[in-house]
Amino acid sequence: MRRASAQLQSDRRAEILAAAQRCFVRAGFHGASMQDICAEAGMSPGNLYRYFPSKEALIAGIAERDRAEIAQQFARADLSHGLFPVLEGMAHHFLAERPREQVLLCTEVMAEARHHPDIARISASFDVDVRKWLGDLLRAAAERGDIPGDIDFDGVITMLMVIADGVWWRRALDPDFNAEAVLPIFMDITRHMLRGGSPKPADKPKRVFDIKESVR
Amino acid sequence: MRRASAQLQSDRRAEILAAAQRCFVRAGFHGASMQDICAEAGMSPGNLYRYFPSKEALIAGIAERDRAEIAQQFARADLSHGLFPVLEGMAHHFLAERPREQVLLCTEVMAEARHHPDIARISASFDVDVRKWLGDLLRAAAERGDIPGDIDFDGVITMLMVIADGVWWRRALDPDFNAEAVLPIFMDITRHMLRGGSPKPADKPKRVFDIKESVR
DNA sequence: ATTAAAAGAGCGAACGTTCATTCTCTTTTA
DNA sequence: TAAAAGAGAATGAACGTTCGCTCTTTTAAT
Repeated sequence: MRRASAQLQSDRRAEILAAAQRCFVRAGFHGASMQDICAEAGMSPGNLYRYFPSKEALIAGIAERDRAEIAQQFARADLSHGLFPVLEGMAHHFLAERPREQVLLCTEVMAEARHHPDIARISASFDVDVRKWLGDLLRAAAERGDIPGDIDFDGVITMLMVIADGVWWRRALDPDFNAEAVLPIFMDITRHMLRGGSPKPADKPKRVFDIKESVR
Repeated sequence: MRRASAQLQSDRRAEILAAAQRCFVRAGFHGASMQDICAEAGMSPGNLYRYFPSKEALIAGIAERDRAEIAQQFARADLSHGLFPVLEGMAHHFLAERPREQVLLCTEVMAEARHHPDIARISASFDVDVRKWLGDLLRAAAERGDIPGDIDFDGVITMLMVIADGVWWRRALDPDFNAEAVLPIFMDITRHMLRGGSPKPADKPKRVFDIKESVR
């Protein structure tokens, strides 16, 4: 009973967030009214406010939900195939595969992060998570010998995140932007920054210190 | 007379845009009311509306003004010192030197571009300008022999713009972000992209980051 | 087992505020 | 003196939020 009602409550909250997400994607945070969101959720304002105390709490809830989901995806990644396949898979997944809906939603969250400390906090802690995950990944790869250990990891990670931000940004502004097309360049750059990149290391990674990138 | 009054009108418009800019930076587009902007401009609403027909026109005016200004800076660049010094100067100027105020303003403009076609048009045409300028620059450099001519210019330009977007994005979200620090990496990447030949899509490596079957 | 009461879920009209815009009037300028 | 510049109160719509109410489910005493 106790358990079931808590589950019900949690489901309702998830439904409301999903409805709010659709509205925000369609009209933006400021363009979507609470009435719109209530209609989308099939619910009266009075009832909706029993689950979330304010409009801001809705977008904070969305941000938190997505942060948690992506952190889980990081944790679930299979690291046993070497560094570069993992990076490539990740890049493909996060830069190209993610639905545009999520990209647009992200711009709404970011735009609001500037004005609402709660959202800024969530977004900052997301950043910390990503940094830590990438740092662990690179350090493990260095220990395994996939890449040299004397690289400026922090700098590389910053640049990877900058590029990821830039791709999301452009995907949001230009519906025709072809994220898939920049992936090869992205990987080439990544390999270059990590100075280890033999172009095809899937099965048997060459452990060669190769400064010149091979051209094909 | 005719001339003087036109000049006066134009000055007044510029003053209003400057006031609006301060308000938007401080509180965001939606957080700043027309009353706020009028107060900042030292002007009554009735009078302000003689210069701009709507609030949207204010941010469109700001976007257009900055677009024009930056295009002028491109035109004024000194190309006689070779490609990489020019690129480095540009990077330093646009990524690190620009005041944070402008970075924040840019996020406001971009966030609104999604909802107002006028602003989207300005931002898109800005993109076209930058692409063209960078294209000309690279082509001239190739003719001069600074870089090979068989590079995937479009891909490189896209990546340069992605990185620029990413840096602005991060500067906006994190006041402590040190753009200066990523410049060496940025230049290293740029040199690599412009020297290593065009990275054609390599054979597809195994994807190790597939999470699609995560249904429970 | 029945039932009264309490708690929870849901509704939707109403509230109070805010805000972009307009209207009318006055002042300045040419 | 006609037109341009400016002022600022007024307007009306829209919005986030609340309040009082009903209906349903759970609890607990008879």
